[in-house]
Amino acid sequence: MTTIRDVAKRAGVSVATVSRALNGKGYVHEDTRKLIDKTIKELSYKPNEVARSLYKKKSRLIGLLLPDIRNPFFPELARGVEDEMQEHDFRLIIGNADENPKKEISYIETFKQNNVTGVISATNQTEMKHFEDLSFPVVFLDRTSNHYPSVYADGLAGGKMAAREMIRRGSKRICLLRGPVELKTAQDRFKGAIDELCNFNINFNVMTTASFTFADAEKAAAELFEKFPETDGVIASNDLGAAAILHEALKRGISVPEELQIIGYDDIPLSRLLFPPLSTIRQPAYDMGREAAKLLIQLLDGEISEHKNIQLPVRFIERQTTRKVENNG
Amino acid sequence: MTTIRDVAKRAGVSVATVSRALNGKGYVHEDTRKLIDKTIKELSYKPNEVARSLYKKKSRLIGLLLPDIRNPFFPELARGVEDEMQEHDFRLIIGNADENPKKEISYIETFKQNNVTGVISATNQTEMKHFEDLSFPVVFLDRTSNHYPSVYADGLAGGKMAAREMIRRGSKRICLLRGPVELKTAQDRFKGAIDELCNFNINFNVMTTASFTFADAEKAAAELFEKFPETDGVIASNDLGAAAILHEALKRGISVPEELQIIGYDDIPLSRLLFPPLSTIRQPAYDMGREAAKLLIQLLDGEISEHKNIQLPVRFIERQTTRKVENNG
DNA sequence: TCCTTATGTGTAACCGATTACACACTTAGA
DNA sequence: TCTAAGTGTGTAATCGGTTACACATAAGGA
Repeated sequence: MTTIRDVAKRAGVSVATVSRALNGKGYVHEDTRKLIDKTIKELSYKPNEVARSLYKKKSRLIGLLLPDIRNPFFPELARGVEDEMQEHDFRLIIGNADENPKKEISYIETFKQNNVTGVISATNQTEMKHFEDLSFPVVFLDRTSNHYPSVYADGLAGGKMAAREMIRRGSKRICLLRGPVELKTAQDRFKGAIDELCNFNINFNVMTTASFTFADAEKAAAELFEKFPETDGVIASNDLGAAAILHEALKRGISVPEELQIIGYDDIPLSRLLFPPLSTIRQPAYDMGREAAKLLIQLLDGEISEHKNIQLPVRFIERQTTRKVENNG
Repeated sequence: MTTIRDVAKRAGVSVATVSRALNGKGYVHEDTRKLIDKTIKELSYKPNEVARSLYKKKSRLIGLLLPDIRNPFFPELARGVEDEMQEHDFRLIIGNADENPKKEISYIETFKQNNVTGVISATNQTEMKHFEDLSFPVVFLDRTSNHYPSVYADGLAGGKMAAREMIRRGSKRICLLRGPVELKTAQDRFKGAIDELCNFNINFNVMTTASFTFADAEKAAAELFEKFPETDGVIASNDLGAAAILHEALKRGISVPEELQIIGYDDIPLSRLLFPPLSTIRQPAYDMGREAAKLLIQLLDGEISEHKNIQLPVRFIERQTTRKVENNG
């Protein structure tokens, strides 16, 4: 491996001068700089990030903590983060925490030990205290926080929106899928939907799912049709849940959207591939990831002094699990 | 941050002794070891990985190169890699190369600069030369190689299997979706299918898709039904392609599997959520990831001298886009 | 002309670990 | 009793960068 010393020797200068040329800091004579640049090219020298990181106590690495990359919502988020970060020459150490505090702590430990510059966390239901006393900034993603900067979508509005669209399209006996009670984002949309249903004096039932996995959603779906067979509209807590409902409905010969309307939440890529394609509330996952990355970078640059929350809007994506209506108001 | 020097000072020994106790190397008196362990706990000292990595020229970081995490096949792969690696205390720097050689090179550069211990690459169609002259081992995943260790599923057998199952179930005018010609894995399954169709003297047509994205698959699907309306069986190059075909068929009122059978490839999580659930050839993505990680670790431990290829079996997952047959032979 | 400031460069300390080497003390065997 | 091997520990070099500081020279102002 060629080191800065090799470059210095070949260019006939000291390592300090090479370092200054490399980082554009301090005085370096124009001629010297050119000579060094040339030498660097000739030797195809690349600085050792580890050595750099050791001295500066900061690497070009960012920690990204996710619940589970296999949940189709998160790859979008992760790509958004990565694309923004990569434009700023940061790289990602990614960890899946599986909503397991031990894993989460273990990853945070890794982040510390590797001198990451910052962390973006999309994990939920974890105690905040693991994120205290860290020497780098933390941005929460897909999660609200009063104490840390965060980026999330407007769950309350999303829930209301789902309810309103469902009501407008004539469902009267609505069933709400309620996501894991410990997830604030899940509860926001749930509350939003309830608010709106109450406003319109619409009857509804609730089914709680233990997690956001498809397996749990399937169970809930089967149960729903047993317990509340008269249901003519389901507002799901996420698209995976909606898919399970759709599946179960078709299996039982219930026609969608004629007899049963379904609205999902998230708009994961799968949703448009379902049949019929799923109407849903879209969270701009990719953009959320990008925004979180931007926010973290601003924090690092000291452009923002206080913590800041960014709320992104959601929107209704009309596909074919809801009936058509005339006016678009 | 507490350093090894803090520990040494408090325990009244030298840093060398602490280091030896920490790594279990060289002689350390039992009493001294206990004292050091106690001190480490009291100070909750964690060694700085960066300093360690600088001296040893090896970190506990592994580079993972993927085409695009948003393609639902890859999260499975990535989780397999991560789970195995994490059991061995390795962490992942993940990069999405988007089949873009520039990005690929840039990530490999990052890997070098950060002293990664090894790399697992699931990128395709890239020139091998970027992987030459590296100071760490590289394992290819979902890709065959004559010069490097690799882990992949048996594409030829998978293609044959798809064709056989389709023939057994009575399709006579089959259309093959051919994946990107530059992807060896895509071509293997394609060739396998053709082999089998030829053996059975079955007619077939071919549609080539430019990429594995859903957008391209949709185009191909629409075109397929225009060009070959008599088709009664489609063997797709991946599940996303199969989903597009299924979608288009249902839109056109073609009943699946009665009039048209479809077999996908991969068995991504989405496949069972489609309606009807997709029959497909399952690649054990998660296991492939784990095997690749295991292989890399063996390589690092010097347990394997030569390069080694691991081929994992695929299997037919019968769902409901294919018709039932009596005997299961 | 003298002094201050700007420019350009080198020496050496430093970041926090690992380890080669030196040294001291036991213990065992001849 | 002497020596060699085994045990236990410390000092200092090392990994490859960055930067504080010192120093030399040139330029500008009084």
